[in-house]
Amino acid sequence: MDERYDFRKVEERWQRYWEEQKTFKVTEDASKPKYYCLEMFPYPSGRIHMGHVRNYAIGDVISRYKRMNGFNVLHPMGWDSFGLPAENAAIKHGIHPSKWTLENIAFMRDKQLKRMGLSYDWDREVTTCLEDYYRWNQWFFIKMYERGLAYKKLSYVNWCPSCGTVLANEQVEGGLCWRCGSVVTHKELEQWFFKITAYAEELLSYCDKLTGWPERVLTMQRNWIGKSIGVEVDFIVEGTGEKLTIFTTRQDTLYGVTFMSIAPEHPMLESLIKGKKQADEVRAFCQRVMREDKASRTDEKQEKEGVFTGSYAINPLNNEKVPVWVGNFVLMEYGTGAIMSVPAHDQRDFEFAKKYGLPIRVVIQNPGKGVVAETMQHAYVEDGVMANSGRFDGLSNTVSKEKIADYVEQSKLGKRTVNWRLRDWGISRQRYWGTPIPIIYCEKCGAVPVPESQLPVKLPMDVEFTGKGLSPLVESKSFRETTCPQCGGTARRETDTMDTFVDSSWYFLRYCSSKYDKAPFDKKAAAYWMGVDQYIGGIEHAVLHLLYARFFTKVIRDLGLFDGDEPFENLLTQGMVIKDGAKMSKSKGNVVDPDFILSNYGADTARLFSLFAAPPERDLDWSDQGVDGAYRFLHRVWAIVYKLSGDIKDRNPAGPQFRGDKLYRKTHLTIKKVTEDIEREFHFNTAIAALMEMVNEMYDYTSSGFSPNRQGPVLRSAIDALTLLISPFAPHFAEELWAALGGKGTIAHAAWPQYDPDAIVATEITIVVQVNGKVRSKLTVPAGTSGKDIEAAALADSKVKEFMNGKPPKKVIVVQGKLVNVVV
RNA sequence: GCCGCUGUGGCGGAAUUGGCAGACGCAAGGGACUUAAAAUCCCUCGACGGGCAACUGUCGUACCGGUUCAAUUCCGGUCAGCGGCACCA
Repeated sequence: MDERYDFRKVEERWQRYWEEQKTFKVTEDASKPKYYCLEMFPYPSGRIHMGHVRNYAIGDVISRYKRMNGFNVLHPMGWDSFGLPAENAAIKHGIHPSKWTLENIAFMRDKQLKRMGLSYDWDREVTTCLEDYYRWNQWFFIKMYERGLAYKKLSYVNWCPSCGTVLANEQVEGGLCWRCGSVVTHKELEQWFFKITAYAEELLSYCDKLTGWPERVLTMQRNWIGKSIGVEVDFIVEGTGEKLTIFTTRQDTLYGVTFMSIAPEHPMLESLIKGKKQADEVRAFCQRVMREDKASRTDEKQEKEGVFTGSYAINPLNNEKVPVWVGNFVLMEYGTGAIMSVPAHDQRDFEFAKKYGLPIRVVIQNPGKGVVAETMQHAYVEDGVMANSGRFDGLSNTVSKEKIADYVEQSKLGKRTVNWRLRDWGISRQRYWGTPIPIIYCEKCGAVPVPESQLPVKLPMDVEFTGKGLSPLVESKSFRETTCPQCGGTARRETDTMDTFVDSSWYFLRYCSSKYDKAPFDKKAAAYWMGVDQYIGGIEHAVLHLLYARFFTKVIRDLGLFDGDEPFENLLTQGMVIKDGAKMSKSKGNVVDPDFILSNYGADTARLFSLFAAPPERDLDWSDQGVDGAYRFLHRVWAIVYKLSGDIKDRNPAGPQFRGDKLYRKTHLTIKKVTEDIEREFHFNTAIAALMEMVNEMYDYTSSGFSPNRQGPVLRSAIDALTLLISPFAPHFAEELWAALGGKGTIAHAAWPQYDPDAIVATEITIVVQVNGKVRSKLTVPAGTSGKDIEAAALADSKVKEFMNGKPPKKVIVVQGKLVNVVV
């Protein structure tokens, strides 16, 4: 053992050892309990950032802790390596996306992640942009196509003009592209979709079963899925007799309908305006609204506008004739694209009616106050009593909701129905660097899936990246032109690629058997390792990746490949790394480069600091001085072990005979505390604080009157325990101490220490004495002193007497082993 | 607007079942060592007041109120910050 802690030497040595010994390689072993610990895999952008450091440090502590507790731990790493930045780099620097990506991966793996001392089984590395991975995306696509879960349709889709591609709904945040922040527009295109809506009900109901997930993620998913229960009602258009179907969750207000509104895109629009004098005005209005981008169209501040179509429809409940309007606020994507408008009981309808002078009819009365149509200032949206509603008058509106739904169904005027906010997942991307969609278009046979035997459909490498015109795949004649697998005639390939979120939707299954080539994964291996016991990543994927992965898992289950319903048992969403009050970002200029910390302080310090500064789920405030503190702590541990190494080397372990010794007790209290803090919500910050306290105690213990003969074994056992306890946090450091102390092999497979319950029992305890709830004195009594004796001692205490001021105690509360409160 | 989270020293944070508020670390101040500095080690460190001093009193966990012998913790209300959703019919 060197006199000074030289992290470069130590970290290099142990990284080499782990690599050579394949310390973290795992295989299925039925004799041991398994534990699958997974961190969200990175996009190989070229460099890791502090968010990665934090994410992987958290996962590594958990993995190492579980490993030392006897679990067979699967802890893999890979690369989410398809995506736009590679293609943009190709356009900008003239380097092929594949080369750019693979070079980034090599750098990040060998020069960055491996320097962090993470206990990955690198033999299981998964790289999604390689054929042996993406061919299975294509395989899944075909299986889903066969089952009607992948389909093509013409629809209005989100279009990011800057990325030059379509986006899924989940990838539009507040009307802006999730990746580049450009304003998203609407385009009518024929695109491939995955039918995630087929699983809407299950995705929603299983939220209740995901007890290991943070509530806020589940709330976001529930919100996103957005189930609403209501009825569809057919209104008959006067003149044509066509059915105009509306969806409502407020069927109790059906008698209050005074007009209807449809979306500008509504298919019945032309038939409604045919021959009407308003036709031109309506068309102009619709074209204007449809030209607007999604962001401004769905902006709350957007003025609610509409025009009358000239047509009327009949309310089937009261046979009343109501005008049909077109409204800019009615969405074709939700419900039926047509709504009934009840100004008296819907604020938006109320404002619309006031603006255009449409009638207001109250059908739910406030029992106390009374609601008057002529004088009301805003819609009455609370519950009340039915009025102006024929035979439902006088009932409460909540009861009528069911009764009216029954009536609508019995009279065949419509039906109960459920509407979802969730839309099918649009996966077509008009870009090169992704998985080719395995479809061939034949003039005779139409869309034909590529036969399994012809997979993978490989990305052509000889393409040019100009950044202009269409995607390189469209421009590539050799890729585009092919023959039909069914009839052999001339055909063309689909030139769109898949959304990269497809790649990350099942990679956790691939890790179970990453080299398997007969199927996406080996069913037996997945049965052993799945589900993921602990998943760790950022909150930003709450409704993107985490929803898609759940969907994919259910599809894979229904394909008969996997036996579980959900992929991730427990989810930890770590907070952001911030500095100077803001998230680290290049534009803010507050980025700390992990390489700098790794080079100047070492991986163990970087890990220790990022775990100590805050609990994992909270934001972490980066502090350069805090890093110094973590660094100092390691030096401090090293120094005391080095100084005392002569005294502690070959001591027998301390045993029960040392009960009552200060450091012996502290050692066992620390084992207990660190273990519990890890088990209880991964509170690594307090676990590390406990280790620091123990080290402080060791300094105190050895500072004066230390007797190596008498106290050596206690110190030895303290240092042994400390080394084991610190090893998940600072693994290289711990290995070095472990070896210096004569430990065999790697500490990574040593057993986690157990505390001696008798060792932590105190012989004397301090009792807090309060008078009227305020601390006035303290008593030191032998452990096990009875409540009565404590009470007597408290009342006899001079300070207590002083504050009692001669008055008799009204009540005395004794909390065993803790506190006495004298009330006067 | 709706939903969720958070609010504790100069700073990051701790307090596990309602029982000593501020563990641990950072910063700051003082001391030891040193020719000097760095490093290291030791001490002090919520605010205000009293005492030469050891010590000691009052207040204090965003704000107001409640329950309780006792509240950072439970309940009601208010404010602020962060995040998500939001013409969803």
